[in-house]
Amino acid sequence: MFASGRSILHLDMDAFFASVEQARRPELHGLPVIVGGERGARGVVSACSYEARAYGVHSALPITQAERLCPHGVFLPVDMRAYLAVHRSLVELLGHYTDLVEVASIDEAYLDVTGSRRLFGPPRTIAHRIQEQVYDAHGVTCSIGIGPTKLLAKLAAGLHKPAGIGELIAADVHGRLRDLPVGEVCGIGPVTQERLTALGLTTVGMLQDVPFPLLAAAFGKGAHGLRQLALGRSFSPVRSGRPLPKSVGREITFDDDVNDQEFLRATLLSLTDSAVAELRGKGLAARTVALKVRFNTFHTVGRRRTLPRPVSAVRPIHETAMALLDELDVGARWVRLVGVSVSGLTHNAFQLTMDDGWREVALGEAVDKVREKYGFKSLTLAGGSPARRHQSPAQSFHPDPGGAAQAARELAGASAESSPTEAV
DNA sequence: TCTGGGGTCCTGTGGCTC
DNA sequence: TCTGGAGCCACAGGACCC
Repeated sequence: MFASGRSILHLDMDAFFASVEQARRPELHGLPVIVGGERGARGVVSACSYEARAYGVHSALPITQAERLCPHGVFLPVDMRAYLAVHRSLVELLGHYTDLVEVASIDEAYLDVTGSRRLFGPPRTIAHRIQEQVYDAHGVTCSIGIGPTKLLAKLAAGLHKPAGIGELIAADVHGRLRDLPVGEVCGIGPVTQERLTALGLTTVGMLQDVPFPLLAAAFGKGAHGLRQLALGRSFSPVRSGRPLPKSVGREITFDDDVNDQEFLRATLLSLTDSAVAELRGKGLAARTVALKVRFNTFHTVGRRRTLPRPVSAVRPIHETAMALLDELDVGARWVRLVGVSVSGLTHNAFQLTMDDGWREVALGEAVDKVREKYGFKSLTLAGGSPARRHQSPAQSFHPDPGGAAQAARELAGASAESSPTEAV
């Protein structure tokens, strides 16, 4: 049932974004810090300090509601660069204890320290050392759970937030965990919790005991997974290394709903440009293009199309997104959000063909270099900026003043001369 | 009245081929 | 030639996570 003798730690940063803000700006210590957006803007809370939580603010809460609950709160925009810098440093630190570090998200990681016990002591000792080092290095706290599986380790961390260390053993599944609300279990979200509650199943113990046919009648194939969750079983080991991402995408919620087709097209071009920049940055190409549209009714629809072969240039991806937009026939409906994503990712090496237009790809790579040096907004696609509402989205680049233009021309020229030999 | 962004995973469905 | 089943794949949408 449980992997015999494995010691898995789950490290979970406490109110990560807000803690980083408080650590780098000591004047914010003790204040209700709410990270996610500026006052009055559309958006939700990404993270908030424990001082803000005392007012009922929590992540995913609309900013406008957070304002009402905590009018004197300090509202800050998300500074992902700062959080990523701390994240990378933490991952490096964790790597000192074991090679088996699985980064689950920007503020969570699993460590399999089974083989580290002889060198660093029992898991609890390792957890204490990690907590101290994290605080010394960045002034932020974390909670750490210990368990024989990732699921139990995560539950243990959640039960000991903030800044705690907790441990769950296999026997706890039929002991301490039984009274836990089902919604506390990772994998059971609000929708599933509501369906379980409708069946009278509100605790983990109830979910363990309910006759399986009853569960299967309500959840079909999902019943087995639910039962496994209730029994604390997770069979996936801690996996180190970075797997190939499954998709890359960009989406935007407009400040005001939009029913201007040209504006939508320009926005999609801008989003595609940004997503493709990331794609190329990772050396990837994509085969499937997906479009997402959310109307002002909050009804969300998606369309996707698979291309004959992987591409990594803006044009084919944007053209496909445009075709999907036409297919959706948005008409005069008001659109709240639009997004584009690509999936079916593969490594990009030697996949260019003449159809892709190696010049275009070479230009894109040159643009990437300029943006790396001068910032993403140093070059934008003509028609790709939503601010230019009525320009046609022709694919040419608009440099900002200050030399980036010349640099782009130089780089594009250099790349174009050196690339054709790679075209297949 | 309000409900982000960027992901992953799963399920059901339908088309296609054998 | 027709039909049905199996298997695969693409697609759409939902649920969930941080």
